[in-house]
Amino acid sequence: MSPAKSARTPQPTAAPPPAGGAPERRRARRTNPTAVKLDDVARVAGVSTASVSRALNTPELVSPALRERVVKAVRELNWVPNGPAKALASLRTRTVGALIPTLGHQNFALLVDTLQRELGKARYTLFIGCVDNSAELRIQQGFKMVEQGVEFLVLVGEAQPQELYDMLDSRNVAHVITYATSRKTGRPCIGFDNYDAAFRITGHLLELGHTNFAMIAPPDQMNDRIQQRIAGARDRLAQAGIAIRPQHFTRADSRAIEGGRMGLRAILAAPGSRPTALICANDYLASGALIEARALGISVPDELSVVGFDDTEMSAHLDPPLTTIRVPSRELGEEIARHILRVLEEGVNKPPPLLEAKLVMRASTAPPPTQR
Amino acid sequence: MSPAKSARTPQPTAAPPPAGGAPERRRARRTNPTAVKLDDVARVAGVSTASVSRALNTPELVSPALRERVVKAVRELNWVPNGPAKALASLRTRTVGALIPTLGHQNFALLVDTLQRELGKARYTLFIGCVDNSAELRIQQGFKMVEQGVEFLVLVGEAQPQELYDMLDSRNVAHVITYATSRKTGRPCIGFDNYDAAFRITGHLLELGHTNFAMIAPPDQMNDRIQQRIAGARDRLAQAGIAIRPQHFTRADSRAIEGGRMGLRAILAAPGSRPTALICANDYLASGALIEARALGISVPDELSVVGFDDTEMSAHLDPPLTTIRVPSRELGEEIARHILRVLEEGVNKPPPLLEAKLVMRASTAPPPTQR
DNA sequence: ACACATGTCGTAAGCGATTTCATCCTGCCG
DNA sequence: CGGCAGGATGAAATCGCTTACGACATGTGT
Repeated sequence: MSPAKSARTPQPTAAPPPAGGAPERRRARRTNPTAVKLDDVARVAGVSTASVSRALNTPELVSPALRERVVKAVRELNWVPNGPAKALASLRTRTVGALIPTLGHQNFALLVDTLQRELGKARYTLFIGCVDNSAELRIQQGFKMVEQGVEFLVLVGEAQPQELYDMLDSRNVAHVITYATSRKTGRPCIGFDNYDAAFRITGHLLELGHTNFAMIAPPDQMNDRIQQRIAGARDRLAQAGIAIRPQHFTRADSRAIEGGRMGLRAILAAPGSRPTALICANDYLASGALIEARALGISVPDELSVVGFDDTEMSAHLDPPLTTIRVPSRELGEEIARHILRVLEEGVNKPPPLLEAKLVMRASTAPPPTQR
Repeated sequence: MSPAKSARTPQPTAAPPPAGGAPERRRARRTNPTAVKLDDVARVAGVSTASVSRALNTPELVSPALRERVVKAVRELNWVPNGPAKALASLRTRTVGALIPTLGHQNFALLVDTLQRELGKARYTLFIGCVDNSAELRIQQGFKMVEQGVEFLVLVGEAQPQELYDMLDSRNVAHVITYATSRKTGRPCIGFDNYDAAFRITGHLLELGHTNFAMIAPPDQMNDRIQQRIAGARDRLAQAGIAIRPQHFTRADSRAIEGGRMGLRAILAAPGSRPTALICANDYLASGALIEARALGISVPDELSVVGFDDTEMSAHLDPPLTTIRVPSRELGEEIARHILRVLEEGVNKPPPLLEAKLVMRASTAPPPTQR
């Protein structure tokens, strides 16, 4: 560019640190030379980089004329800001992270879907990490996201590795826990009460007159939501002096439909009088049970009442339609998005009140056979 | 740290730009002073920042002793690298973006779930954007992701706004299109052939002897996948000299179960002889149709054969189990992840061959009533 | 013993934005 | 007409990390 500069030392073999004038070492560029930068925009617009930045980020601070020239230059050069550079300089990334167990559950998928849409409207971008029930994955993904600079982290359930919590605290990363109430950690939560909901739906079965219960639940390590659903059901039964026999409590290894089918088979194969009511920890298991019952010629709800938890889209269309607890996934997503914006843009860190998980009574429950 | 430096001008009230030695203006720090930086690690470890960086990123270049001291200091200080700074300096973000229509469809949810898991293993982080069929959203989210610095972008379907394609080309952003074949754009694709699959499943119905067809499909603007499914079915029927009567072709406003139910009602209410075969553009619509048929007392497959497209988890468990096309979402996710790593780490941009979308014959199809 | 690889490490120049200060211009008031 | 509050701009310092180069210490072949 400037052929006049002959003071340079083009020969790398020259004297190393001699006296002379300035050493003025030059270095090879590492960057993509074709990329358009803010400097280029500034040059084309005939203004300083500071003005370009202002024109774009705080237009009210510059004159309309300048603003217009800058916008024109931006369009002309087809410039897109460099996020990392922006983040480094401004200390803001406008990104949010969400750590969820899996997208294989419709409820989480819908929650994330809604969350992303709402955040997108406010020009935030969403990182997503599927971490199952694994503590390792949670830590790995959580750290990765914080490293990426998320300004907010959404977690599902209170049961998170202490290491993750400590890191969030020490680095001062705002976060919220969903699908839970602040029972143990006292951290901000946006969710509903799994325990109470399970308590209520079990009460519903008791009110119908059932006394002989079975339950199917997925593995629950690092999954306080399932733990609480189980506890809620257990406690409600205990109030009535009833307990689920061990052989009627099935752990579904798979948490989806197939797990429900196998779960019901296992329960029916177990010794002891056959239960008349089956509590499933989620709707996938419940629909599996419903399907298996039909296959086995067991009439629901005449011979067996079945309840689920979640109210997935399919649940209302099953035969018979499933009695369950409606989990408001989309509303949760909206509430979380609103909360995040409130924290990030207004500095108010006060989560909204608990949402309600309503009992949806449909046709899969009825009084037990003996009562008819 | 170095109390000897008395040349500084600690008093901010001192003379502004006097002659003297160097002006040496000092400026207020903008950063969070409590944050641990690489400098701190270097100081604690008693080495240079360059060595810390090397010890962490290219450990084979430093001596074991140095490496150990650095690792110790990192742990001691609880340091987490600053992603944006890293990205800015290295010109790498280790992030990938995925633009999908919605997470409300199980197939997309599973694809994203798998994609994230696989990328996560390789320490990449995934941005996600739900863009429906909206061109605006695609552009907005696409630009946002490129601004964030994604090294790769996953798109669903070839039908993307030209503006988005242009930007990706001009900024040289690697990308791949899934759920499609390279019919129009000639860009790298990882997917299966919607047209061919629809062609085949329609052939299956023809082979059973059906001559009177109906179809339910969701809106298909900006959705080449649905367009091709429709085209595949139409073309196969045309080969047999058959066409779907307009009144038997229903657009489901909602693309989920409810849409299928209403769709079937509309078809049955339409004038003309009642169709014996129903082609649904996805499994949600098909299961809705199945449910509605049962509610109306229409026997499937005796009076009406129904086929879907996707093979969602529920489809095998419907009553009757649905004949459909199996879309290999998880495999797609894996293939895409593998492809991305190949492009990013090995520089090979050659997508794998098309995946197969198999026809899964189950019990929702049978010969038409007249043939029995 | 000398020239030349080789292996380790430190110095300091970027990466591409934002933002602090300082400077320059006007307009207004006494 | 001098002084001054304000509004627009620009120059330049950062932001926290990577990495090109140079310096130095050893090892090797002749």
